[in-house]
Amino acid sequence: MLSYTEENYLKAIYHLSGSGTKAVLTSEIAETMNTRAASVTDMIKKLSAKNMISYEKYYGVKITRQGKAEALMVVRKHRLWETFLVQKLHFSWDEVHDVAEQLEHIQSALLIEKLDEFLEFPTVDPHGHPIPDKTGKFVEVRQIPLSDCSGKKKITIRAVRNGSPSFLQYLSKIGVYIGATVAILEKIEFDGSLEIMIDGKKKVFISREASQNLLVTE
Amino acid sequence: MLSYTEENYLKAIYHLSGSGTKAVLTSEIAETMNTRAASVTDMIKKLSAKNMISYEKYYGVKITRQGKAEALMVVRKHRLWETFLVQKLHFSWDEVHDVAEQLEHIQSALLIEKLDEFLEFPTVDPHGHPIPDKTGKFVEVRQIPLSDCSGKKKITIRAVRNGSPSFLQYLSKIGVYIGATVAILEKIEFDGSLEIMIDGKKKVFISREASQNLLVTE
DNA sequence: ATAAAAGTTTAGGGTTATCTAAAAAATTTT
DNA sequence: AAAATTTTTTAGATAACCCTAAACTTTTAT
Ligand SMILES: [Mn+2]
Ligand SMILES: [Mn+2]
Ligand SMILES: [Mn+2]
Ligand SMILES: [Mn+2]
Repeated sequence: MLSYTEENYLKAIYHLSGSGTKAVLTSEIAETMNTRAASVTDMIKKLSAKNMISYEKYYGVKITRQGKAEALMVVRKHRLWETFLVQKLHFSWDEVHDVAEQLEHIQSALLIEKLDEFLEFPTVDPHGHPIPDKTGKFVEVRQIPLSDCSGKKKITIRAVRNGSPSFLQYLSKIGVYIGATVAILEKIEFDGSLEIMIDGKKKVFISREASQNLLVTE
Repeated sequence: MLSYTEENYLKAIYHLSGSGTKAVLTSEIAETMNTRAASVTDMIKKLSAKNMISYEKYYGVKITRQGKAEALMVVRKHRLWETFLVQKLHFSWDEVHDVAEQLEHIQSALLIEKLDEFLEFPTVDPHGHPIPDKTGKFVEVRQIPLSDCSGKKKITIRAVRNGSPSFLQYLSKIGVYIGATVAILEKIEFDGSLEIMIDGKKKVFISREASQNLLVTE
């Protein structure tokens, strides 16, 4: 059984490790958790003692199989709650993250199973991120940043890489949403910005930075 | 801003004080919170410093206007979540309390307003308890224990006084629910138990203890 | 009216999660 | 290869919440 704080650290480590593929440094954890390195070292020892991570002094941590499973359950809860907030309570996609940060720590296996069923077993959250099933599995669709796309193929917006409220609000404002169809009309040499057509009816320019934060399939 | 623990203490004090009408003793709080009197004294000082309660050493605490308002918001959240769990996620009424104990501490005014709307502004929770509105007001219906009823009037079950899972499961088993109509067929002198008719079709005997924990209107 | 009992507070600690400052180790620069 | 810099760990504190044991106050019983 993990505490609220331990769950948050473990989730951060999971994300920073690229779903458990690489080691994570103390300073990276401190950065994302908004804490000091000394606090991270303390927590690392606790998570290590609980076999959630393996820890080599001065060389960062690796998440264990067990730690990954726990992290995935927190991610599952976070994304199911975000889906609930948008689909049932009509939150906008920029309002849900902070509330889900709290809701993801509610302890009740029954609750999360019933919520999943109520939402009809969604596979992605409002930001296009995959929702792990109760065994921790999820479908991984190969997605690439819009900035890496070329030509005039038909492109579908699948997910946002950065979920900050300001980016999400901006996307809503210009008419970009998960599932939208876009075509690249022109790539501006000067600054890497793109002129795109959204759903075949709206032309807009978006910055390179914005295009790097939109994940798409061609 | 109150902590998770402060909210729980304040809610307990509110309930123990009879909605703020009488003083509450340290020992009573310790009893319901499953803590020691010494811990209660510590918390009393904190809540007192935050003007949630007024405190006279050795003579217990009284909840302030502000404290009552805060407590009512926690009660509102608790009961709205219980209603959600039963009506939308199809929990049974004996499964919701522990989960609601966690959910009641989620901090988001928007969430609770949207949840209220989603549930179509319910006035009572699954146990028949009134749900305060966003200003803290709720309808108080005069209810009496079934054990205090006499004669063969038409009686409606309005609420349970004791919400323990075992009592609720027992009620479901014998067919008693909020809104059910009952009639008293006979009061057994020997032990105060009652023979009742539920919804005009099912006769059962219930103990005095059970009848004292059913609140009804005649 | 006193003594005993019951209830409450204070004193002194323990745990978790955080911090700053100092020490230690690794990495980068010269 | 040293020196300088960066990163990490350790040491020592603090705040919130809880505990036991002892001291103090109120209530009850004799
Ligand atoms: Mn999120
Ligand atoms: Mn998301
Ligand atoms: Mn309840
Ligand atoms: Mn209830």
